[in-house]
Amino acid sequence: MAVSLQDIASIAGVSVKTVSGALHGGSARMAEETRDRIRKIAEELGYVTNFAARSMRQGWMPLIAIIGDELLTSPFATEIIRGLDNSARKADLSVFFTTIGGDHDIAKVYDDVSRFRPRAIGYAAMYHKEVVLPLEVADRIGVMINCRDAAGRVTSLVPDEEAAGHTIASHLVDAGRRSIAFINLPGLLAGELRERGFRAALDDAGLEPVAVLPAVKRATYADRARSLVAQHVGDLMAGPHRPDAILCGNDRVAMEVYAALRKVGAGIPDDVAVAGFDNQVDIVTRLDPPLTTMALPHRAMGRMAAEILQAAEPPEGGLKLLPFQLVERASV
Amino acid sequence: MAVSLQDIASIAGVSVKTVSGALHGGSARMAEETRDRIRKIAEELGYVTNFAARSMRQGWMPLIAIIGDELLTSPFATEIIRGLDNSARKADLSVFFTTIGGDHDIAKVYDDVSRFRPRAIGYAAMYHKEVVLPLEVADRIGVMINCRDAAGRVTSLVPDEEAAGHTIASHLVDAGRRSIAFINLPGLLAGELRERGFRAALDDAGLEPVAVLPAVKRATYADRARSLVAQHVGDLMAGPHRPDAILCGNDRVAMEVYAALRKVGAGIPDDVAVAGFDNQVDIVTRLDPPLTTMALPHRAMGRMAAEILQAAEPPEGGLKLLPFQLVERASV
DNA sequence: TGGCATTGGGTAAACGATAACTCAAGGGCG
DNA sequence: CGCCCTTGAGTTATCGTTTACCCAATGCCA
Repeated sequence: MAVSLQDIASIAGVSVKTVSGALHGGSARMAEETRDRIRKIAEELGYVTNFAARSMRQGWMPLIAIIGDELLTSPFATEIIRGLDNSARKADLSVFFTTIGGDHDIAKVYDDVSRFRPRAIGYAAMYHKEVVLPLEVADRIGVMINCRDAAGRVTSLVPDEEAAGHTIASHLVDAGRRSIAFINLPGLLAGELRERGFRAALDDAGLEPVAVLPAVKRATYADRARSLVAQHVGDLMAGPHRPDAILCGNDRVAMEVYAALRKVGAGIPDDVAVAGFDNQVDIVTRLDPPLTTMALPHRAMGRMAAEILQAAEPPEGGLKLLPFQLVERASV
Repeated sequence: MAVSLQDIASIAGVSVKTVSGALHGGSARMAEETRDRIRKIAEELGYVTNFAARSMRQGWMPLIAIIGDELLTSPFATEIIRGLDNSARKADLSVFFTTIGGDHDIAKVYDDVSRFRPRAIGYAAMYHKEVVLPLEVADRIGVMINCRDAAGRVTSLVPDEEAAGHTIASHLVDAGRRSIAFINLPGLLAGELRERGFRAALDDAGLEPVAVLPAVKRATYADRARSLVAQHVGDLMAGPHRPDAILCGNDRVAMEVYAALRKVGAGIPDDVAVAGFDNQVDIVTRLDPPLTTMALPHRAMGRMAAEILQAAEPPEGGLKLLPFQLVERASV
């Protein structure tokens, strides 16, 4: 069916190896005339390389496989993939994305993708968490994206939540805010770390948080749990320690804070500055005024992951913290 | 490096073909004892099939490739992929997703993915549109998802927008609403078809639309253009033909309509019923009250696409309209 | 003119799995 | 007792590419 090197060879009247050299072997010594002639024939016949055949010799397909713990549900996943793809493409590698789906058996999914003989395999989580990889899999995973290896052996790329918390809190302080509250998502690793950075920054400035409150009753990433935001904001604004800034565990919480502040008639940022985390595009520019927030380094994580997966020698395992970026908008 | 059938064969003291039969040839006649013994050895050695090698004989890799016009930006893409994946998995096929990215050269991307020798290749659009495929590619694309082939030769799976418009409008009428306005997204295929169905349904009921208005000044899918919704809703509610229902071009517009109605003090659904299209999960349950809307058949499209791509003989090209589903919530 | 790089290209052996053959042993049946 | 059929398994060719090795022709220099 498909055109092979052999087909081209017989038409050109040369051997298969010559055709191979002409089309793929960049440095192979060969008469330019021959090379051009072969290229032209290949073009006319519509030849496309057969990666499967090539991989028989090479040992692997020009693929980087990513095992995701969920399907690409979040808009962040898009950014990770984009970073991966951009970087991999430069090395003529494709990114093959799989998900552990319903069965949640990493080892099985690992075997499944191995059948394609990818050059390297990475593991990606949809939100920042700790992951325990089965032993037989752990030392074959080249990199973990947006999650940290509980055992600490696999190189893990995660956002530097704590630094982000510090940066945004300092930004609020620098903007002259002195009474800062934090409405956080409880039970999430990201939230805990952000809060730690927040507290440290206030401490550095010689301030105390006005309040640190949970946004929901029970934490889930999808946070379907009933929101407490309106109630908390109402209490804060009516109480004795009225904040002049509210830092939110993420942009979604900020969205609810906006609604709650509007309800009590407080102006943003004149009465209360609001800031968030994530830079979730759907939300951030849609809010009025647009939200100042810390942008997650998802694309950078993808890019760096691809680089690590392409490397001949995997780097020493360990945690790599990638910096958020402060995005200043009108809410502060 | 990796374990091969040969490795297993030498340990088991049998030929390679016997091992192949034992592990893969389901129906091959063979002593159960031999089969079990070989399977056990394979297990111990951690054997995983080499798809590349297999594909040398079969002619294709167990892959379905999807070329997307954009990266999986929208939450809908997730649903399409999920449908594809579920269905393909049953036939032991994987789904390989690529995107035409920046260069927008379909033919080049087509060649790129062909190098993996996928079983079949589909084309998917992120939102419902018409697509012109280059001729040399068109007859090798097995199915088009969420877009229609301008030439009408490739089987195209698209949501039945017009029927959805008719259904939701009829639903509003059945709920006793008589003064219905439509705030639509201008310039989009989906919007035009939805509006057509809307008008037909009202016509069937002997009604006239109170108004049909554009949600934004200039249409783009991302609709960054400045929204007109608040202004329109304000005018409508203050004007002489006060609507008792507002149908929205999609759920996002409905979100803005909610805000606008709240601003003028109108209750949902008591004063005005609101309905949308898409069933965009982020929005629909977050609104208060939850939004009645028409759910896009994305997963069904994915599922059907996988079936078509797996079929030995592609069906006669043409447009297949997939029905939306009415999701009743408290906004009507 | 003989020796020796250099250039251009051919030969053949892999890679791993499969499938069309082949073959040997044993059992049933006339 | 001989024949054929069934069962179980081995042989070998093959898919498309790459690569290690080899060969022939040419040109250069001593």
